[in-house]
Amino acid sequence: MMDKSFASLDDVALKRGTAWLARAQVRPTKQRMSLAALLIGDGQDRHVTAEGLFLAAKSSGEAVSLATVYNTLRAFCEVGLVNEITVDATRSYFDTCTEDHPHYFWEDTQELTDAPSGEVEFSRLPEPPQGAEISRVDVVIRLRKR
Amino acid sequence: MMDKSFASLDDVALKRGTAWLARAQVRPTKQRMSLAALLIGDGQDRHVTAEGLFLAAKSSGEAVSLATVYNTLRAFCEVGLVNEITVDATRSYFDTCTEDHPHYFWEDTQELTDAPSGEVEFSRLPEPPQGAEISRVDVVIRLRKR
DNA sequence: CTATGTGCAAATCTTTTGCAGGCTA
DNA sequence: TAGCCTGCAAAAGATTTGCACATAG
Repeated sequence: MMDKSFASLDDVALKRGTAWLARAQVRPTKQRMSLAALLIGDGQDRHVTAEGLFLAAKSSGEAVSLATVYNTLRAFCEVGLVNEITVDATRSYFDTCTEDHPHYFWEDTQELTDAPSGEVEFSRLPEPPQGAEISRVDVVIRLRKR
Repeated sequence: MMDKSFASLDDVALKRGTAWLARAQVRPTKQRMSLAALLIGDGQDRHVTAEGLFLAAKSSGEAVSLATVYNTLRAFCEVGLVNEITVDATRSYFDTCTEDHPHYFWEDTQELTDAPSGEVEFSRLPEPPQGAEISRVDVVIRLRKR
């Protein structure tokens, strides 16, 4: 489940991560800075599970407990730094891109990636029912190997 | 979480449920017939969680254990009688309508309902990436009370 | 210094599974 | 009768929480 494409934690990554935290006024602790750097240190959008991020942290030598990864992802989610994406009833995925955009879900590897932007377009969406408003439209394109 | 709109288990409901099982060549045991009747006995599409269906069974006086509800929903899913819908990372929802169609998810009550059919239309969908094919496109319109 | 964050282990919640007994074909 | 089904309790997996200690502002 772990994403091998995490950048190593160089100065640039750490600086970016720290700025990211600052923008959301989240207190920059050591482990939050590590996780932030892993998440957005190379400027790429990323899709992670708690477990995956935990393993990534471990293998880049950062000392973060699994519970803290959970708490931190939850905290990042609350301040809008990441978005929770629901594609699998047993696992939570978090996306560093917080815009509403479509996803590919690879059924064989359980991997979540972005669908090419601009390639999904609605020609019609229903009116929200009485007394309700649309908070988000989730589009998940499930892929299987052919 | 329980859906109060379950029909009582009259003869019509039981007959319908039994036919539904027969169509999928599922062995009609007592509890499967009860659950089938609860699910499609009134001809309406329904969206349930295991817990919700369990409570519905209990309150209509049917003796079914929670484990059996889980196993049965799983079994119905495997033979295509119901579809699993993923809208919440902590719970599985099952839909008695097995066509690929959009859903409303009511964030405040955690309820899942059908979005009006025909009201969602894509004008563009991406080509599936090399070596993959689209197995399904899930559209979930998240609603919040205004 | 004080409030907040962290780590560990234990708790919680949903779902699955092992096994003994029951029921359908 | 043979094999699938059911119920219970226990197991499993993901996530949260309680509490003592550490740390940022």
